[in-house]
Formats: sequence, C-alpha cells, structure tokens
Amino acid sequence: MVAEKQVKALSERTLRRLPRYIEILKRLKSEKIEFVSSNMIADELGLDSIQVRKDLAATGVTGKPKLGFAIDELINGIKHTLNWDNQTDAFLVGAGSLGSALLGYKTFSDHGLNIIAAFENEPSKVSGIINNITILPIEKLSDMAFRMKVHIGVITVPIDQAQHVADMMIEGGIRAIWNFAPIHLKVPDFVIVENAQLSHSLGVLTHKLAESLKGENK
Amino acid sequence: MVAEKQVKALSERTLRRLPRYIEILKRLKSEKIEFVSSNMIADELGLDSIQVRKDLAATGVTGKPKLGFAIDELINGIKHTLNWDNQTDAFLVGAGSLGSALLGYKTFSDHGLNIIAAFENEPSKVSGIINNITILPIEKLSDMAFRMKVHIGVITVPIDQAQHVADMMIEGGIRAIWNFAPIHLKVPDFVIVENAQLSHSLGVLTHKLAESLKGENK
DNA sequence: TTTATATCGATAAAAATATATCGATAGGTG
DNA sequence: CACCTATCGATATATTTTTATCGATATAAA
Repeated sequence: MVAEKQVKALSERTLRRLPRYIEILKRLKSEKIEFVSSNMIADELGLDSIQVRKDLAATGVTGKPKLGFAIDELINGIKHTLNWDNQTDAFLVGAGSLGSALLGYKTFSDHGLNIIAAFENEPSKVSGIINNITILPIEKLSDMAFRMKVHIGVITVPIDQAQHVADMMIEGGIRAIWNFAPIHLKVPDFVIVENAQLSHSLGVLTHKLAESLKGENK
Repeated sequence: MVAEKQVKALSERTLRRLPRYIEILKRLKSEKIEFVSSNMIADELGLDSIQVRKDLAATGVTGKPKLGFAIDELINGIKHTLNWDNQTDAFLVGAGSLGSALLGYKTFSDHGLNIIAAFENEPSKVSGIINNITILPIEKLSDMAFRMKVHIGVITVPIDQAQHVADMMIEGGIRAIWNFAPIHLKVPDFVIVENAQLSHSLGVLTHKLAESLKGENK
C-alpha cells in the first residue's frame, strides 16, 4: 500500500472553508498566477492567514518560504481532501422546484457528486427527464440503490415524507444523506447526514440584521 | 421605553440551532404537548441538554423546575430572537432555477422574509410572475430598493454577476445579503452577508463519506 | 557570496464553545 | 404536610478553535 502523506484531522469548520479556498484559487489560476501566499488567500476571504495555513496544512499540501503555495498543487490537494477528485453516484428524491433546480446543476460533478437518477411519488412527474436524469417511481429507490451500489442520497421532499425517504435510502444501502427537508432525520450511526436547510442560514441573517438596525436607532 | 428582558449574546452556533428547536417544538405542539424539557429537545436532535438550556437561555425564555419550558412561550421567544415575528421586505435577483424555486416558497414569511419583487437581466424572463412576485428588469433594482426601503437582498445569479448585483443592492440601501452564488462578496462593514452555498455543505458530506468508507476497507 | 526579507510551519497562548457539577425549586407522592 | 425527584440555571471545567509568537528557509538583492 502506498503510504499516504500524514494528514491532520479536519474539523468541520475547516471543511467548510476549503471550498472557499478553491473558489479563490481558481480565480487566481485563471489570472495565470502560479503561487499564492496564505496572506493573499486570507485577504480575499477576510480570514486570518494563520488560519488559512492551518487549514491548508490539514490537506497535506506544503508551501515554500517566500513563495507560498503552488496553486495547481493546492487546488488538487483540497479537492482530494474533500474527495472531489472522485465522483460518487447519488440518487435524488423529490423532483419539486428545489429538486429540479438541483438536477439542473451541471457543476456537481466538480464537487464529487454524480446524480444518476431521481425519484418521485407524484405520478405526473415520474418518467420526466431533467438534465438527462430520468425521474423514476419512488418504489424502485431501495432496490436500485442496492443494485447500483449508490452511496449518497439527496432529499428534497416535503417534511412529512423526509423520514420515510431516509429510511428507504438506508434500506438500499445509502451511507450519506444530503438533507434539504427542514426536519431532523433519525438514522443509524453509520449513516452520515448533512443538513442543507435554508432556515438555519436565514435565521442568522434576520437576527443580525435586526441587531444591526436596532443599534442604529439608539 | 419598555425594558427588554436581559438577553445574553448569541453565538452563531446558537443561532443556527434555534431554527431546529422550532422544528421540534412545532411538532410537539401539534401533538398537544404543552411543556417540554431541555432533555426531550436534546434527545430529539441528538444534542446535549445543557447546550439546549444554554441556547434557550439566550432567548430570555425561562423554564420551570420539574416541568420544563412552555412550548408556546418558547416558540415565540425563539422567533422573536431570530426576528421571525416581523417580516422584512426583500428583493431577489436572478430568476434562474434556484431563484425561481426560492420564489415559490410560501414559508419564508414564517422566517421573517417577505420577497416583494424579483429582478433579472435576461429579457425573456422579465415581467414573468412567480408565486405572485413580479420579475422586473435589473436596472430598476437600486432605485426601487431605495424608494421602498428594502433591507434584504437575495442573490441567485451566476458567479460572474454576483459582485455587481451586490454593489447595486448596497447602492440601493440594502443592508443584508443572502448570497447563493459561490463567490466571496466584498461589501462594506455595515452590510451583513450570509452565504448559503451548497458546495460548503457538500464538501463536508463527501469528505466524511470518503473517510467512513475508507475505514471499512481496512 | 553575503545579507535581507517574505513566508512557512511548529508550538504556545487566548478565545470561544461545549460539557460537567451542583444547589435551588416546583410539583408530585406517601 | 414532609419528602422525593425532575428539572432548571448558575458556576466551573474541559475541549475545540482561533490567534499569536518565533525559528527555519527559499529567494531576491546588495
């Protein structure tokens, strides 16, 4: 076995910043820049350069004194850390407006995700095709996930169906769920759930705005 | 002036958990339950009960020994903390698939957000109507935001237009931006930006899944 | 070739966040 | 009515995350 470079554990905070680094790095790369310092990245994102260096250290990529990090190597290193240099097959359940919007995204393949089929329980939507992805009846979910060894499930159904869909996914061997339904899914320990719920982010926004406006009226 | 109950500072972590509490509380309320303990909430969400109590303390709502928290009071208290008991007018820019999906959401009004108009630079989309919200030409954004005292802007345009849209919003007096474009927006200090970028959450998922599957093959 | 300097990366300190402990109290039980 | 117990909420401890310090080193300039 090839010895992997020793990589430090990644905190969730760090994981969430890594895609932001890619965003900046891609832009710099398009400007033909080859090396970038932690300071430059930090400035672009309003972060601390020490934090950037620590985050990057977690990917195993090293920089050079006086020069910084080689952009190509860094992009590849971050992608590897996120497993974005592989694509994992995924099923999406719930072809409503949000689900359809997600199906339309061409860029998930750059982010390690390959949605190969979608499912619905609403007959009028079944057998539609969005962005080359066929919409199948929900009954086939578990079997197909199992047969095709699909590991990721995306849930974009309404609240009241979400837990049931999660159960079916798990029955089909799905190991990671990207959950857009505003409900806490109960799953076994070996299943990873990542919530992508608008309300969480919206709450931060509305609270901060209220605080900010309140401060002004004093 | 009415003396507000002394409320502790809210960390961003706490803010993100508050909507999850509401989710659970609403369900319990629908089951006619009137009081809930921090332990019960913690169990439902897989959190620690001490943490739940601390988060709730930050809203100013108090519980009763042996009984717990009055659900109605707690829901109201959390909503008040998030400013979800008011609605703030908002503009959305970018009526692509994601933008349209957001325009279709009826529930934002429960979350303090009232999208009153949408904007687009693509002529074929302008003057369409989604969920009773009219799509207007982007040129009108700044003026209208200013005249109508709109404080929140939602950005769902492609990467290359996002900064420009943000600039127009700020020119129109918008004070808080909910940004769905995968780019770090540069804004003055007095403007609040909350990023809602799928890639951040997806990165956590793909990384954890890879770790989890790797562990198995040892 | 020597010196100066930007930058890394390791270790240390500080700050933020989460968890533990424990006395106080409302409400049920004998 | 007196006791027991679940639960709160304040304070204390532990852990995680961020920020600071500083020696090492690759490159550029003198």
